[in-house]
Amino acid sequence: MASGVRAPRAAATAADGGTRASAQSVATVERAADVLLHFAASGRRTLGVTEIADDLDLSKAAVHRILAALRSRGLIEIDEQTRRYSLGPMSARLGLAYLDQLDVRRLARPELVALSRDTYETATLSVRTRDARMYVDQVTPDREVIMSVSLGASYPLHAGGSSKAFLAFLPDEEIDAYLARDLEALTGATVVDRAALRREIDEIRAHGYAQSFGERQVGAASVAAPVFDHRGAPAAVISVCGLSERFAVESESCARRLLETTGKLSRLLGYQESKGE
Amino acid sequence: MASGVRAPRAAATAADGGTRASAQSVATVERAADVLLHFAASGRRTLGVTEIADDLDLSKAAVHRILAALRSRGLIEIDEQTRRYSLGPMSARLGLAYLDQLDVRRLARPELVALSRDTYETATLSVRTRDARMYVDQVTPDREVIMSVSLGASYPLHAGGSSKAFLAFLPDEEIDAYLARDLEALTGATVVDRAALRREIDEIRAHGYAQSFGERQVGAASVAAPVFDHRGAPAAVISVCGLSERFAVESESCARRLLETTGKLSRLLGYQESKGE
DNA sequence: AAACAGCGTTACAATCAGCGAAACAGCCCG
DNA sequence: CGGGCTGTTTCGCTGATTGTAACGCTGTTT
Repeated sequence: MASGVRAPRAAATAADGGTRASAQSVATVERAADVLLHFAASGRRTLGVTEIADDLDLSKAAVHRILAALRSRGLIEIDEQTRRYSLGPMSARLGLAYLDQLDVRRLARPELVALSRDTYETATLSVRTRDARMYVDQVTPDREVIMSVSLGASYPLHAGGSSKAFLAFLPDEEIDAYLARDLEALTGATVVDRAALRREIDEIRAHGYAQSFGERQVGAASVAAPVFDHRGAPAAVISVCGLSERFAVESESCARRLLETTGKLSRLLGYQESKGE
Repeated sequence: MASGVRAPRAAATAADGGTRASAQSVATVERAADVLLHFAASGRRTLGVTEIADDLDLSKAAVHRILAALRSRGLIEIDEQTRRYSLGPMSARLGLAYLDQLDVRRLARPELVALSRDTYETATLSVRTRDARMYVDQVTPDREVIMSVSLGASYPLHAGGSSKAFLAFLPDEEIDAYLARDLEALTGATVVDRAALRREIDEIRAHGYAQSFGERQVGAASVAAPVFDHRGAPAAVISVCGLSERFAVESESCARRLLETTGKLSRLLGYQESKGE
């Protein structure tokens, strides 16, 4: 069953995940990128040739050749004993290079530290990637029970404080486009009703920050607000997050402190308060 | 001069950077990996098509196609205005996924925090990648003048405290192999004399830690020691680093505290003290 | 032990996808 | 306006990449 029926080669551009990057492309490289990213997406640390081939609907031979190529550049490693593959150090280099060039991250770092210190909770930084968002930094407080998010993981734009903080401050047409999609529920508390989401977006705009109780992660809560760039677009979102029980009482004071931070950073990025409606 | 004389396609496997990953490979994917990694290696944040083509000796058309493929998967982004390319968010995802699966990093994190707190200096964690090493984590102290290293950057194994700590505890044949290479000087203080390096390796083994004053970075100093895995091989190196002037007096006390940390972590990784010669 | 079932890896020849050269299309500067 | 840059596209040629199928190998099952 390993090499079952497979679509003919030509039908490549079928899925077209988001950006149609000008038809002039290289199918082999796209496949290689899929293989590479599968290590991050699958959640499993090591993968075998057959496993990848089945998951991505490629032939074992193709996967094997691609892995050999990626391996020659250190993006992928092989465990000589088990013959299983995992991400290599050059992958880390790529990621850290990307993060290094995110100036909002460099600017935000000391503010995250201060924010976490003052609230005794975890402070996070997220950036948007089309119709998802990703944590790119966090600072955890020095106490016993803390919340820790996983950097690099992607989440939809409608579930959780940080996500909704992005969504609420996008241009209306982008909001409409996003809401037209399927809205998956990550927990029982995730808001998937479109009308309810629209009401909440209005509320978030009015208050300047979003909050969530268990929408993305059961037992967790957060307040989140965007950092605006010079064009008034949300360049990043900062959140303060922790356990639901604590936030029942803390949430308002955290939000006040949070807005100080995002306001300061927005000004650093050249945002003019006055422009805001 | 853009598309000058280029070697014929067949001569691909010429360079063979290190791991000859079984001839069964895909040249196109190797080229794509080179393009991708060039963003991290070149140091420049944005690159143009011609720039990449010249640097890597590829045709503009090939680079353009590769970039389109990488772009379709979010590994590369394009600035629509300037038509220049940069790393995309999926690159971050890759890197963070790699770091997440490094168990030594997860284990070391709280120890780095404690180490930095106790020494009032920066604590770093490095892993080895064949004949180089790379910072994968750091914790900076809460004081005005601090040292900060750049995560993801690679350094040779003979320059600086962390590097020498790796080198000294490798198997003899690997040390010999490394010393047979060209030893580049990063600063005026970098030790490039082979005999002197061998003497220092003996010293490092005797003391259990390495130190450096400005060997990798002018004005900086460090003490560094390896964390051993269950086989007795150095799985990572931890360093305490800061400004040279401070280390003139601090170095010994930092080293004592450092060895507590690395000892504890080595035991966590299953290292049996007794085995050590 | 022997057969099996799974893995990763390699060989092979057909073919189609990727190739480079060159033309094209913007942009900026003098 | 024209030259010199970009990035992008076109277009046939061709050989690199492809999937199938066979190969070892390891571990488990019978």
